[in-house]
Amino acid sequence: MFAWENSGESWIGVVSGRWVKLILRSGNAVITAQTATPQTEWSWLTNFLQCGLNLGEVLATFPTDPDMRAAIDSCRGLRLLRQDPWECLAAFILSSSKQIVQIRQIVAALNTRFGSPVIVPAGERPVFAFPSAQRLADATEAELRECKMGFRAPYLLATARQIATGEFDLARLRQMSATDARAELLKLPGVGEKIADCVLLFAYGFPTAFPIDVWVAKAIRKYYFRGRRVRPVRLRNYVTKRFGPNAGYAQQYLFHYIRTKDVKTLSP
DNA sequence: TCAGACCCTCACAG
DNA sequence: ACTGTGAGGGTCT
Repeated sequence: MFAWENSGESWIGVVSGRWVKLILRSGNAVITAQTATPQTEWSWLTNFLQCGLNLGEVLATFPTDPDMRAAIDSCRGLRLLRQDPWECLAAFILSSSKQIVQIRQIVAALNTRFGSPVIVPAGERPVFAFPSAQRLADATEAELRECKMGFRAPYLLATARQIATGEFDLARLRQMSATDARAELLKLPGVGEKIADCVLLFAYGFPTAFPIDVWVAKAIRKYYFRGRRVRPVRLRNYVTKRFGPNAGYAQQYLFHYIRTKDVKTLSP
């Protein structure tokens, strides 16, 4: 996710319209949550964090080659969040051909300009929830471009309008198969295979969805094709066969590993 | 199947 | 410090 702010051992973000600070304690063994208002139930947060997931069972389904093993060992505890579909979709439409720092800036600009303020505890910085599809649908392309999103503005606007009018129903995707939901997402302007797979995996929790971006492609080529060049179709066929029922999880481990941990890649 | 275009920003040379 | 340059969690035509 792109809108969370980190300071020391804590992260501040918005989940289901609520300000929340997540704090690491006891040597990362425990996460505690602080909210701005008293909560009578926490399912909105435990669902977001996927607390009920047995990570060990997921990891057990991964292939056992040395590189996958190294990725698992160096990313202990890494798990997927369950994001809001609209926010996830919009953020990834904005992600195309952008560096992560820039995506964060765009999302922050959108939140500040179009988002609704969220109640925060005294002394905390003001925070805004990600703007609804309706709110963005009412904006102009020029206004969106002022949030530094460039050529992505017409895509985001057109998609926001389809969702705001009900022409496209994000909720309906929940009852569909991964294949059908993917085909639906691909109809949206600015949504190709990579972004569709991101939304399937990060928002709807389809565990086989496998986003292939430049980094994952690089990882697959390096670890499974000896660095050779591989055509996109072949890459796609390979990963769907190799990584099993939780391929999306495996993707996250490989992604995080090659971006932050794989010394052989990072150092020249 | 494949370039090129698309906006803009930031890291990194020089 | 300062400017020039290139490429970046892709998609569309």
